[in-house]
Amino acid sequence: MATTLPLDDVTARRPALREPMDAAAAVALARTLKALADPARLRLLSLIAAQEGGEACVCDLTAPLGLSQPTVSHHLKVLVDAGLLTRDKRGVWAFFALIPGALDSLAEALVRHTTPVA
Amino acid sequence: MATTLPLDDVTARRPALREPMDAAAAVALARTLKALADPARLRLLSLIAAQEGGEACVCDLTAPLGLSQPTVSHHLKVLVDAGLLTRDKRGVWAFFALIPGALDSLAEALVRHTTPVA
DNA sequence: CCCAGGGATCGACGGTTGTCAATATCCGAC
DNA sequence: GTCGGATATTGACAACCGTCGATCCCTGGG
Repeated sequence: MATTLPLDDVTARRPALREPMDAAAAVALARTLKALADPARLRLLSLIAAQEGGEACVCDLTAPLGLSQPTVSHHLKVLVDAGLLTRDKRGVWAFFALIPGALDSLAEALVRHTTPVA
Repeated sequence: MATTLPLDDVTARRPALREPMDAAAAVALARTLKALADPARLRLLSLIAAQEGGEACVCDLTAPLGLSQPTVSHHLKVLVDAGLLTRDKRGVWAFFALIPGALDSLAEALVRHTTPVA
């Protein structure tokens, strides 16, 4: 519908068998991956996932990581802002839990954009 | 025989239903994710995967990204060092191709370590 | 109202990163 | 051997990031 003649299509010059990721999608994907690309944050996600009930408060996470409380709070904020964790404040404590399917859809998008066509 | 009684086991106090990611595994996973957490590198992987034959040389990748040749070369080196791309120099040209299964196993490891137990 | 304690924010510091221009290296053609 | 073109490397610079100590905020209990 959009393209009138295949001969004028620039994509016909080089064998781009599939549309590559556009800049906006790449920026969005990279932003989420940046939130994951840190040892402390990966361990935080793993620790929370290993907890019974799937949630944990900051006081439970500081000791296993060997990091200060402000640093742990910072990492948790990054993960929440990236859409990977929820933050639920109950009383004095703040409970963090994984957002179901967030990591799965991320992994799926990553593999989908980088699967060879041939 | 370190722990004599289960009652003395510190892991029995908190409900760690599964062993969380250890520090070494977190560092290794983060190193690979850091290589992916960049828009230019994501687009490079996508561009290479979209090429017929699954490989591309630097001269094919500079223009679509709008980056200088040294910068593209640098990003490709990062991806090769991370074990995501192969570099095959044929004559004057250097052809880069995805390592099959590298991204899949990465995605699998990511999801495996962060799947809630409950 | 005041206190105690869990958590968030601020300010600062060292280290890392993405980018480019300039240059070096390598290979095929002549 | 010399030249041209495709990549790689170097050096430099600005921006960003992880970490901490200090401090502030907020909630529940007395």
